[in-house]
Amino acid sequence: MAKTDLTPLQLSVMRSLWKRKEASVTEVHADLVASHQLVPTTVATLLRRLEERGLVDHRAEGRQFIFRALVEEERATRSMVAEFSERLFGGDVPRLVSHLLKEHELNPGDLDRIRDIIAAHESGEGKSS
Amino acid sequence: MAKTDLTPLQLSVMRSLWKRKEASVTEVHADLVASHQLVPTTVATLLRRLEERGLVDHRAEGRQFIFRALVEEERATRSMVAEFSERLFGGDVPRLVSHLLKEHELNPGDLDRIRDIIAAHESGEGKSS
DNA sequence: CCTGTAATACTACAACTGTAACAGAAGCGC
DNA sequence: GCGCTTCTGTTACAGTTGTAGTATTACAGG
Repeated sequence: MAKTDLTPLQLSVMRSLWKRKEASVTEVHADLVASHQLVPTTVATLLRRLEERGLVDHRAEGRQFIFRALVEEERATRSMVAEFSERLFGGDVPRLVSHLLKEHELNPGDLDRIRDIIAAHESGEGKSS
Repeated sequence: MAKTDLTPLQLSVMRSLWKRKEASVTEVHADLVASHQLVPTTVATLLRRLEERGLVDHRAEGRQFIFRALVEEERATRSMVAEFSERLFGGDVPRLVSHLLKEHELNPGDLDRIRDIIAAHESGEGKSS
């Protein structure tokens, strides 16, 4: 399992690949140009480096390379969140949640939403013991 | 306000400063040696670079430099969490919370804890409308 | 005073990242 | 068939980070 530690730019590239199932350099470039000002060769380099790291894969189709993500978005997100919560909160997820609730703006609707999620979580899980 | 974007190692250094209110290179080194295998000059370099970035400050005391964090831990944590939630969830904190609840192991006690926090949060705030 | 020791300052270097120029190959239009 | 355009492959370079060696300074003890 390759290290899923993505910089913002790398994440943007991956997002492009996740959105389209497969994409050529040109397509990824098209997606990135909106947010970042990059020439296509730069995007090609980024993709190649991600491939070196085993996060991406490509096949040739005519003269083009069609890239594809090798990690699912879910998995990558999970891994990054885990890494982050480990780094900042020693893996103490409730403490992170608590921090989020206390320190970051949430409107009442958000709280309701979260409470619902908790309820769903409780009923569906953790009744083994 | 200096960019509070800390790598794990940098964070360790800052943690040392936060724990002790002030610290010499030697003291920070003592704290880091447990987790990271570093010689004192390395620690000095790290501190100097953090100072360049405006996150740290020092004064001379005899021949020693006494370092001090210029950002509070709270603030730094907040800022890093915000940055992270922005990057991964477009700043949608409830979505991040939801992700945490769904994807990361929480035992029932944790859920209770979180529910209490929500309750406390609701009663103390957001009753304007 | 002189020297050792301890502390900082300066310099270095490899890895990774953002960013891109240049070179070569391969279709497309004529 | 030949050149233009479009892709990719290769190479480069500056900035940041992890990591540390070397030079220098300054106090402590004799």
